[in-house]
Amino acid sequence: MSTLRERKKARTRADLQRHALRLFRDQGYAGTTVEEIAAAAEVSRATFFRYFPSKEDVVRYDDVDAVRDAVFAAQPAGTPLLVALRTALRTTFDQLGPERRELEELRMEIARTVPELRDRSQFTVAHAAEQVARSTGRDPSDFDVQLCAGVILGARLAAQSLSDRNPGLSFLEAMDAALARLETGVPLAGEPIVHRA
Amino acid sequence: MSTLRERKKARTRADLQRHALRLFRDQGYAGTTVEEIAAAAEVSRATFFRYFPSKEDVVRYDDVDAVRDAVFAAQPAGTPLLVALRTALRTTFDQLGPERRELEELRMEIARTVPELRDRSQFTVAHAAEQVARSTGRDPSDFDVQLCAGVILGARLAAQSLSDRNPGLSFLEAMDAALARLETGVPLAGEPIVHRA
DNA sequence: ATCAATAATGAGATCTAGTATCAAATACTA
DNA sequence: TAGTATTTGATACTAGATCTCATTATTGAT
Repeated sequence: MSTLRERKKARTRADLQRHALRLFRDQGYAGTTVEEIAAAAEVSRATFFRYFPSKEDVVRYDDVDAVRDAVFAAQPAGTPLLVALRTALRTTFDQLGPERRELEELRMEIARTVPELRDRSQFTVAHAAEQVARSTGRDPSDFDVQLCAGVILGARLAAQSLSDRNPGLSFLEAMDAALARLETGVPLAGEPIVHRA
Repeated sequence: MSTLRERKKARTRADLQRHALRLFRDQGYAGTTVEEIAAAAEVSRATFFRYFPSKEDVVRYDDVDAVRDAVFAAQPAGTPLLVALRTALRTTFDQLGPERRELEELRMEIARTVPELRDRSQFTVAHAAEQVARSTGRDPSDFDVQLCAGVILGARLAAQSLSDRNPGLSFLEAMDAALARLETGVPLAGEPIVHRA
């Protein structure tokens, strides 16, 4: 499956994303038009939209998923779910080459920073539920599976928020701490409420 | 504070949202232009954008928050956090009049169904964290507060997913069950992972 | 090597969301 | 009732996104 056509398409796609991320970093997301991205990659505006349905998708597009899944699958059977997630999270980045890792970090940085993109997580409950179901041998529509998937997504959101608020805390560190904390239950679940004056 | 000007503005805003939701229901979100909404409410397109910063905001806008906050605050101090949330959730809708309740259900239906809106929850970690912090007398930037807020958001997402998959299960019922389940910890947190053939 | 079928591209035209400006209309105030 | 402040409509403009059509490039087979 490595025909010339395929290779050119893959290259064009990568070029578009690389130039887009660079331009976004240098002049901001809103300050960069699709026209400019296309010009930098030496294609027409129409071609950009053939590769990426929208301007947002050029940031959302990510081929690291496969690596993360492989790392997760490489863990020994019997590992507790949250532990396996933590380990996969920490290991994944080390599996990438330096330039790919750098580009991926820039991509995540932009996806986390730009308001238009920040709230739109590419990870849905359905997506996470499928992974949880596969890992535990259960059905994706199972109540516990869905809720577990939702909680993992919630932990992601919390980790992003925590690393945004705390400059010294990276997202990966925050996520790691969040997963560890969840093993002992939901924080403040039984906390009595108070009424302030 | 009930001058004619204020009343007219409130009426125009309500008209725009009512007509927008009706049109979205009948012809779909993407299939309805702001032009059409403005025409239905008998104002100009420019006026629409004065009341709602974007087309999405006409679905996002919600005045039920105040009711929910009041219901939550009405609960006795000392109530466990998740229990207070469940109770507030179940009670809030009963406090609304029938037509307001129907419109609110349509609004939630559209917000949950339309792809462009589905992922953009109006509830952020920061928003939820503020409420958790207020209820428990803690700091919003506290680790446990942020994580608890994230988990509650995750439970929302899971409840939406569950009610989407299961036609007989309403969102409110799913959310209620999710909050109840979380009191005993995170489902499947310690579940051993398996590898399928 | 050539040729026909297929896929990718570029060049527009068009639609719509969103922003800015200015003059007319409407509500407030004294 | 006159003057002031606010709201509105009309208009023009930018940019994202879709569509069509002619042109170019790639492929597979002769």
